[in-house]
This record gives sequence, structure tokens and C-alpha cells, in this order.
Amino acid sequence: MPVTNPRWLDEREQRAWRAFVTASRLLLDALDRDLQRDAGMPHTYYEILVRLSEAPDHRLRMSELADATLASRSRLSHAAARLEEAGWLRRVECPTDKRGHYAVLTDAGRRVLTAAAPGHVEAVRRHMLDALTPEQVDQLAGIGEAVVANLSQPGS
Amino acid sequence: MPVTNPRWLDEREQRAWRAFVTASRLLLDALDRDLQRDAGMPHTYYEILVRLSEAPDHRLRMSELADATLASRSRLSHAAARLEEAGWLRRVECPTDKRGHYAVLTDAGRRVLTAAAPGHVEAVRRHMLDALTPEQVDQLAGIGEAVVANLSQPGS
DNA sequence: GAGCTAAAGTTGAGTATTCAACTAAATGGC
DNA sequence: GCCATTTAGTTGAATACTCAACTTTAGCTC
Repeated sequence: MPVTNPRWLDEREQRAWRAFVTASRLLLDALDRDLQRDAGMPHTYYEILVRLSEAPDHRLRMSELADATLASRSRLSHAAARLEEAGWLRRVECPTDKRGHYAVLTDAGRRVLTAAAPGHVEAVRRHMLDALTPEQVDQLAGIGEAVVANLSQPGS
Repeated sequence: MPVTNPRWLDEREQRAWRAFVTASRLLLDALDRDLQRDAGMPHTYYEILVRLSEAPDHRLRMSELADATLASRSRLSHAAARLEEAGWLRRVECPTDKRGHYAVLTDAGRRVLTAAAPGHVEAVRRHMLDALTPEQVDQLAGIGEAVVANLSQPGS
């Protein structure tokens, strides 16, 4: 089979790829800076608290929380330790599975989230949504979802 | 003035935002894993070597390199130290400005890049481009560039 | 129910990044 | 020419993440 070995990117592909990587990095960095300043935590930690706040009873098993936030178990363990220090999260043993733990949002965690949320939404608009037309917003949803679906498949 | 305070995201905006963040993280993580495995370095380091390889004489001033790779000066300093240890980059004094240094790609650096490039391009296709229609590729270029232009403005 | 394998989570070491503080050289008045 | 301000880059400490190794408990299978 003619493998046509490295199928280099053509101009259009190159453009899309570089624009995407640049935009991703700038955007996530900007969000991190904003949240670090306004809420004292990085964006990934903020997302952890958001997921908990959306969960029934403000609690989730560590593994579910790891999956929901795209974190490895190790990463979540470290993060939970830090969030626990800060008093925004508690870990409680799971009664039905003695290996497991629930991560629970504390009242202080809810408060810091409530305080940070409006600024965060504003930042998302300012850094991203305001730069796009309504059509582009919809296109982005489709593109993002396609990429996510692809990356969530078995073969990497 | 009626500030309509936190202008929360509507469903469409929410979808686009979450899809984008999820896709970004998954994609950059996948690339990092691939490059760590195949070239022994993270994606940001790979990009540093790429930029040098594209520069005239395979050399750039540290500041230019920092700007080109979206890195802070500090970050680039640390990265350059590591890449120098690995033998892929050298720093040489700038003759016309005694504060400054050039970062220069070494032969070993060129070789590791040449060896890794085909696999990297394949990964970019597999993880992203293959999941998109040609129209989406073009849309993504436009969206990415709009976001970058917006984030590159003075007001953050 | 004994033993095996898988799942849940933690831990420690190593690496990448940030932030603030720093050194040294260039630049711009005056 | 001299002093103040920028600019170039580095450094060290603190934080976040990865990877591999580990402990403990569940769940099977016989």
C-alpha cells in the first residue's frame, strides 16, 4: 500500500490547526489568570467546584468527579487535597463501598463559587463569545463536539 | 444604567463554551502524551523547536521565541535550560546587545524534530482534522483567528 | 470461603509553569 | 556624562500535573 508517508498539512489545515492551538492556549491562560485573581484558584479547580454544585446533594464520587472534569484520578486526588485545605470541599467515606469517597461541596465552597461565577461568565464572554458571530458560536459547538466525540473513542 | 448583572450563558453559548473547553483540553492532553512518548518532550517544548527550525539560521532571540510560542520569558528561560540539558538547543550571547541571547537549534535538535514530525502531523490529523468536514476546518480557522485577535488586544 | 483480578483512591517523585524578585545592560532626558 | 527608566533575561519558591507504585476493598470463580 502506498503510504504517502507524512501527509503534511496543506495551507487550510495548517491555518486551522495553528489558530486552534493559539486560541486554546491564550483562552485557557486568560481564564486561569482571571480566576486566580478573583477566586484564588485555577480554572480546573473552579470546574471541580462547578460540577459539585450541579450534582444532587452537592456530592459526587471521586471517580465520577474525575471523569466529569477530565482529570485523572491522581490529579483529582491532589486537587481535592488542596480544595479540602482551603475548606471548599470535604471528602466523606462512602457507606456502601468502603474503598470509595464522596467529594462534597462545603458552604464555603458554595460561597466562593457564587462570588466568582458572575465574573467568570463575564470573562468567558469578553475573551471568547464577544469575538464571534452567532453563526460562529453554533459552528464552534459543532466542531468542539465532533472533536470530543472523536477523542472519546477507544482508539485514542 | 441597567447592568442586567450576570448575563448568564444561554443554551447555545453554554454548548459552544463547554465543547470548546473540553475539546481543547482533550486535544492538548492527547498531543502531550503522544509527543512525550515519541519525542520525549511536551508539546510546548516541541513548538519551541519548531519555531527555531523555521527561523533563519535556526536562531531567534529569547524574547522573540517567547512571543512566538506564547510563553512568558520566565517560562521560556526554564524551558531553554531543559532543552539545553537535552542537547537540543544552545544559548549564545548576542554580540550587538550584551543583555540578550540567541536560542539556537542544535543538530541533535534538528534530528529529534525531523524524527518526531511525521508522527506529530499524523496525530494532529487523527485527533482533530479527521473528525471535521472541510467546511468545519475553514470555520475553525476563522473562529480561532477571531478569538486570537480579540485576546491579543490591549484590554486583555 | 479462598484466592484472583479489578476498581477506588492515595502517595511520592519528577517535571512544567507561575509569580515576584533580581541582575545587567540599553536608552532617554537634561 | 549622569541618573532614571526600560528592556532582556534569569532565578527560586510555590503550585499543578503526570506517571508509576501502592493499599484497600469488591466481585468473581471454583
